[in-house]
Amino acid sequence: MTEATRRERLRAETERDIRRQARALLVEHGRDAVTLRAIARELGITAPALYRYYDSREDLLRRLAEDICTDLAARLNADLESITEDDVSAQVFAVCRGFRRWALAHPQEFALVFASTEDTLGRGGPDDHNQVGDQFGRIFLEVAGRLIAGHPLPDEVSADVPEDLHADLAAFQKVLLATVNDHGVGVDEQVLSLGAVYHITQSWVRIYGHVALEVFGRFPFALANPEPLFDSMLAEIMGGMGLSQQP
Amino acid sequence: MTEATRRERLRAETERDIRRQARALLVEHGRDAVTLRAIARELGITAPALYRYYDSREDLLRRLAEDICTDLAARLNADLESITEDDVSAQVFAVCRGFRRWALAHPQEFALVFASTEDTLGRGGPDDHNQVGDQFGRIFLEVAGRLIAGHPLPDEVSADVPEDLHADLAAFQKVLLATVNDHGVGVDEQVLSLGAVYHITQSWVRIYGHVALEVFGRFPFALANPEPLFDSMLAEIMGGMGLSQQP
DNA sequence: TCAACTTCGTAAACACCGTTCACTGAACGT
DNA sequence: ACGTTCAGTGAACGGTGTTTACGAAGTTGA
Repeated sequence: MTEATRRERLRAETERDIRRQARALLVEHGRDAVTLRAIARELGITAPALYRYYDSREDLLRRLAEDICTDLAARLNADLESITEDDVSAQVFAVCRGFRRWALAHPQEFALVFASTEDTLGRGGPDDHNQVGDQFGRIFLEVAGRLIAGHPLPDEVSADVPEDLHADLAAFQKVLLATVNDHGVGVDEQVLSLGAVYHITQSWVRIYGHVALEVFGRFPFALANPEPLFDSMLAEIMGGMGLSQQP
Repeated sequence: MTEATRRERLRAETERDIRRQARALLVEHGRDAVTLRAIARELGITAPALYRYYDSREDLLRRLAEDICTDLAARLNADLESITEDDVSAQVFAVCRGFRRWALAHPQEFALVFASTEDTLGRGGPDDHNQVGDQFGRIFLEVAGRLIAGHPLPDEVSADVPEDLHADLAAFQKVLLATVNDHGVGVDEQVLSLGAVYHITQSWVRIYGHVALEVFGRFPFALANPEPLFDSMLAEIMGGMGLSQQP
């Protein structure tokens, strides 16, 4: 049977309930509405009880952000399952569109995870790769890495990456190579060149930029339907890597 | 002398003081620290007095955001003054770098203005062009428009903008033309083509994307110095428009 | 000048909030 | 059976946004 004692089971259960309620409050009424008292009220307990589970409200929000990342990652991975393994281009489209769709459907969660000042959502020390949002970053980047793996960039694209960026990009390259290779695909730094890593980073900038602008309504003019703009950008990005686009 | 009565002068004065204190609190301790009571305390009055000036805390934050936009616009305009009028390329660099520099130096203000969900920072109805952040958008876009005006795009760049975007882009094109022409430069829609407008929009996406990622620390890997990445992106954008880059 | 009116600011109160602390009672290991 | 661990409580403290009734000035017109 379950090794866990009765107490441990109960604890895990209410911990899940707390996060679920917190999540509901965030989604429905925004970040400021995620109050300890409101959560406790909804759960039929008192606010100080929450301190048995979290150090503070800020701590709870931080963990909530991690949950959101995990969920987003799971969702995007699920979307990927339904795509034939060898059509990596379609996978990239799926991840990017899925990210946009999720962000638009969950603006509060997007804002919490992807648009919080570093000090409001604590990010301790230099544990660079355990940062919030990384869960998702991994997915996007891994898919992008796989894409490159099966389809080396045309030489002229990866021509000139600034000297100053070599060190940072090389470090990122190592992480990316490790991630991709962990999933069975064999790639080396010949294929996933520094130029490719640079291109991937720039793509992330554009995708994030569009999604954030759309979620926050900060496009410089009224867009009746921003979707074609996004798709066109996606096609442009893929095209710039020498790939065919698709609808 | 001043037409204003004594009361009106005093009112304007404390209104300025309120905003100034609110601003200071935002900058130093973040959005949540912008408290009516804290502001009042600092000003030597009581919190309810603030309701003579603002409908609510949210209202105050909204006006604060407008102030911030105005200041940013003024600052960037000042930077522009010091650049010879005919070197529009340099002007674009100045505005983009100035925007990044400002955002990094004022993360809390950036977050408030450029990364708030639409409903947390109220944006009533469809008064599309009075929206928060527009003040700045205008500057960026006007400079970009001037750039295009003096330097028509190569034909192949403005080739294919998606059919679905024509209407939105055309509307934006009209606004842009009006803005640019208001400042003396004569342009028509032959030069500032739909393709050019599209290109400008995509450039804004990239610039915003980079700056937001940097401010929020959401780059997928640790960047020792993100500046070369930004400059390289800028050069790429300018290059894509057939312009020479510069250091 | 003096009365009527407008406007800024106050004090008190209400309902919330995060957080701390001493405490109870049930589950737990032995 | 007994001491220990620990989830949860209730009261309290200081903080918050906001409303309300009220006083004290500034303003205005006769």
